[in-house]
Amino acid sequence: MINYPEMEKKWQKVWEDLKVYEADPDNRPALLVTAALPYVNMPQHIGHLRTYSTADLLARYMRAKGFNVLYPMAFHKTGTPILAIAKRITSRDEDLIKELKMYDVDDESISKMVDPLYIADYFATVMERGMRRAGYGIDWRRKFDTIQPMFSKLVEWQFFKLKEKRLLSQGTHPVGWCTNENNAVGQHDTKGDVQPEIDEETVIKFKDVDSDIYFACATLRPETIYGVTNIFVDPKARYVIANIEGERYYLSKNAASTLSYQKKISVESELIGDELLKKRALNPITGDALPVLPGFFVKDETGTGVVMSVPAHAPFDYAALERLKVERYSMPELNYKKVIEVKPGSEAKSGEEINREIPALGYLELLNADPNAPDDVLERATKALYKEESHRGIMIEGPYKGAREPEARKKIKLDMLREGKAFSIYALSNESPIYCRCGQKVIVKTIENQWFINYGDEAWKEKTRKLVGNMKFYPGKLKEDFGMLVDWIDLRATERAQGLGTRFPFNPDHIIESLSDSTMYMTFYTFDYILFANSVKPEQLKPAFFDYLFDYTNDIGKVSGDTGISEEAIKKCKESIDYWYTNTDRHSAPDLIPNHLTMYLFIHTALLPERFLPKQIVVNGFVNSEGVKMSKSFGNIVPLLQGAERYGADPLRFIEVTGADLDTDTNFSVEALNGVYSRNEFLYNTVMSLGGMQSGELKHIDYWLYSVLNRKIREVTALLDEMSLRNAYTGIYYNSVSELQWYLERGGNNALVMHDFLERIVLMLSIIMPHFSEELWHMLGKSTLVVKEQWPKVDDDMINPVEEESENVIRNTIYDVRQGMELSSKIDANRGRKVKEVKIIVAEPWKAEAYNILAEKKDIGAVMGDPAMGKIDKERLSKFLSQFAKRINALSRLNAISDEALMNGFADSKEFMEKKIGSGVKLEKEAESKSARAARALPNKPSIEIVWE
RNA sequence: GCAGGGAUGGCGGAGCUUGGUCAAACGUGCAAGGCUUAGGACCUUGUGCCUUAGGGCUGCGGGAGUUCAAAUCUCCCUCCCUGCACCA
Repeated sequence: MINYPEMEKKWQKVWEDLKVYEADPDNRPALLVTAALPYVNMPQHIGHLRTYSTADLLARYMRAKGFNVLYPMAFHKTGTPILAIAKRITSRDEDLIKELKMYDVDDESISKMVDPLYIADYFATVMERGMRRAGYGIDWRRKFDTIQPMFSKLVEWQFFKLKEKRLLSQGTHPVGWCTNENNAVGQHDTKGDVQPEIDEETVIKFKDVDSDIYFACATLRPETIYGVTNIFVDPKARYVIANIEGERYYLSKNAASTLSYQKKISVESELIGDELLKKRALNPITGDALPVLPGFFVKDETGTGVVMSVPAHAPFDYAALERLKVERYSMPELNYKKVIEVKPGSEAKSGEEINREIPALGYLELLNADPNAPDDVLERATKALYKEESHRGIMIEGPYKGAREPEARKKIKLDMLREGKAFSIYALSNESPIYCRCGQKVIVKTIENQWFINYGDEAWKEKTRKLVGNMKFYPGKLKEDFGMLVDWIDLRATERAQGLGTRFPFNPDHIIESLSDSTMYMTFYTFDYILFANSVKPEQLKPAFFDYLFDYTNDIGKVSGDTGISEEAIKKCKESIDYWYTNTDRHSAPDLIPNHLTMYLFIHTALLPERFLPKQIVVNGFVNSEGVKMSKSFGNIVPLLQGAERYGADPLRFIEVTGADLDTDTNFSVEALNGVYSRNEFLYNTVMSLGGMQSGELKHIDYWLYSVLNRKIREVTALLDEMSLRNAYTGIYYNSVSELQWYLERGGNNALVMHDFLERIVLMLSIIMPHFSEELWHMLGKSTLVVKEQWPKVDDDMINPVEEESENVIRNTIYDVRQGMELSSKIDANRGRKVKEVKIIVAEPWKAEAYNILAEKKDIGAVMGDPAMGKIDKERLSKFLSQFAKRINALSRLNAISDEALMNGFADSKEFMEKKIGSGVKLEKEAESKSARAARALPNKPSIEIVWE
């Protein structure tokens, strides 16, 4: 049995001692392969192997194809997650400690993890060990991390340049906010890890008829302004008169306090909702004077506590008014005006007759409800109605009459904002309130003077779009995806108050946001080790240095003078980046597509010269475990280091990378591993057995194996060039094992042939199972390293379709005979009898010719009249051809085997066939056969006669 | 809500871009036999239904259509997954 850990460590030591993965510029074409650098807040598990293994495979493949390949690695320490770990350790979070122990982190190390930097270093070390254990061909001399002062200099340069190019902007920005901790609140800061969802709402100003104070009505549906009949307030709630940015408003006291995080608000006086009921308010669009009424559903915590009532379109509003009518509340006659019409044929799915004049009532009827229905039923009706109207609603009022509802909503809102009839606020749109981990309710705050990277810049988008057009993507459909993302991406906040990372140059209290700082770090690999080797200090990496690297200046003397770095070192850095960065390949999992990878493209087009722009992106799917997602909540996580010891790095890499197509999730399962173990065992034993075998003259089956091999190399190389890894390895691995087994079963025993075959297979296997392949390579008597070998070449002369086809004919014939024997043994007449012999009758040669003519011309008459068929009996020819008539269009040419060759093939394999069939075999030619079934012989499909005793 | 992707044999998953050679690659599971007595085994055969000779029928989420021909093209429906910004 193969001991993977032992074997793998043995070859890792050899590779390391010989520095086989250290790459420096030479005269070969260059390729820089990078995979998204890992974030160091937890060690990797076996699922993380996929991206790095895919990159490693491509690196090895391209190296074998003659490229000088560099595959470096670094560690991502920027951001808040590491701080979060430290915080949770400080508070002795049991779940976290349990998780860490699962990764074999000892108590002493855990106790030190109150220090974020310790955490970062610890996990970076563990991760490096994991990647070394996996056997990746990484040049570790170039390792760095993203909070290293040296690296920060590159990030700073990036931001100086972005500002220079006016791609940074400042503005306000809404965030979830905890008023207790005075902090922005993201998903991981909330109870239950709820993502705060922020919606923009419109506050429409309804002027009090008798004063200059406005009722501030918050709404998501400003387009219904044409159907407003009244204002609702909660008579028992506390309201205020407040000055919001220069104008006075009625709104709930609660709302005033919440909105003070978004607007400048000063409260002038307080009142009870009841006092508002006597007032009347002016609709800013229609000018109607509207009554203010008590609404049972109005909550002073929601929105502004003041609601505009649209009874035709809002079930709550409708219900509230109907209830007031029942109570005989004193109010004027109200006109329930419909302002949106839904295209017919959609709403009442049950076919019931519902009220279409008052949609709010209609939707209540749909739910068999009335105005006294409980709130949740009204809520359901509201949602259904809102959905229907957004989908199929057409405006029938106002200047946007005829427009689709969502469009009208947008335009009416913009109009009112522009005319000062409304303003916007932000609110959380989550179903239920969100709470910070500290217990405080989360609200929305707008941050002033927030810095953004302006990915919305049209000229920038255009450049990036062009880049996407020029790049290669695997899988190919990514090109379209990125095209769309380039259009979609807009302002992106780029600084934050907390976290590890590089200080934001234009606001040193803040840190550069952690996705923004890792958009061009791949350039750093090309020259960092030169800086390390020359003891360059971070403060020497002034902008001039990077200006020189990235072609903004070519005055090396001045750069050297400015920075104090020797001209020689600078020149070396420049040569290195010029060599490596002109041909790059980037790998990641799909989660980085809409963020990191998109930003990566943008920053490159903004700052780097044409020849340094990205060339290729490869994205691979995730890894499941036994069919379900790997996650700590499922308890199915296997840490990488444990996994490599238990399963072997090679088999793990193999099933993760080749087990599924690139863009789909792959599955980790013990069954799949077992399949690899047994096949590897077979290959291993087969190589072992070669020593005891002879090499004689080549037989039919030897030519067959050579043909299969060379065709395989050709096909598989094409598949790899397309990153079709699953299909490629079905050919290289699974099929090769079956072919070897077939070869042996057919009596193949030529050591030389098998050696040739295995040697090529091992070469092709070495890019995914390098350790195992290295082992086999040496067992095959090689003294070189397989990981430094070239990709096998195709010997076209050895590809012999006829040889392969004839093998297929033999295989199919055996199958047909067996099936025929089984079926005919059920005939009463054959009960209890044995098969005496099986006649195999090979078709006359003209049949293949006729068949191929038919396949080409698709016309029986044309074959009949073809001069090549001149000597054939017309009746036999027409009988033969007519059997293909019904599928004539589906016929395609076959590799005709001469009847001589076929007869020889059958003669060669007579013994084998007799063994497989379990009875004697007699070969006949159609023309010479006396069998009644002889005429049934088809090209490449002999007729069979089973002769019973 | 917006955007994107998906629905195929017991299971995972090909094939659908370029309709036919597809009862459906490859893997895995299951069953019988061999081997052998136990090693994650290995080998053979079978694994939609029917079938007295290599054949037929039904089938690729549901429904309709285009076509000589559809898992593959068009339309509608149902269900599922992923992302949506300060979060790496």
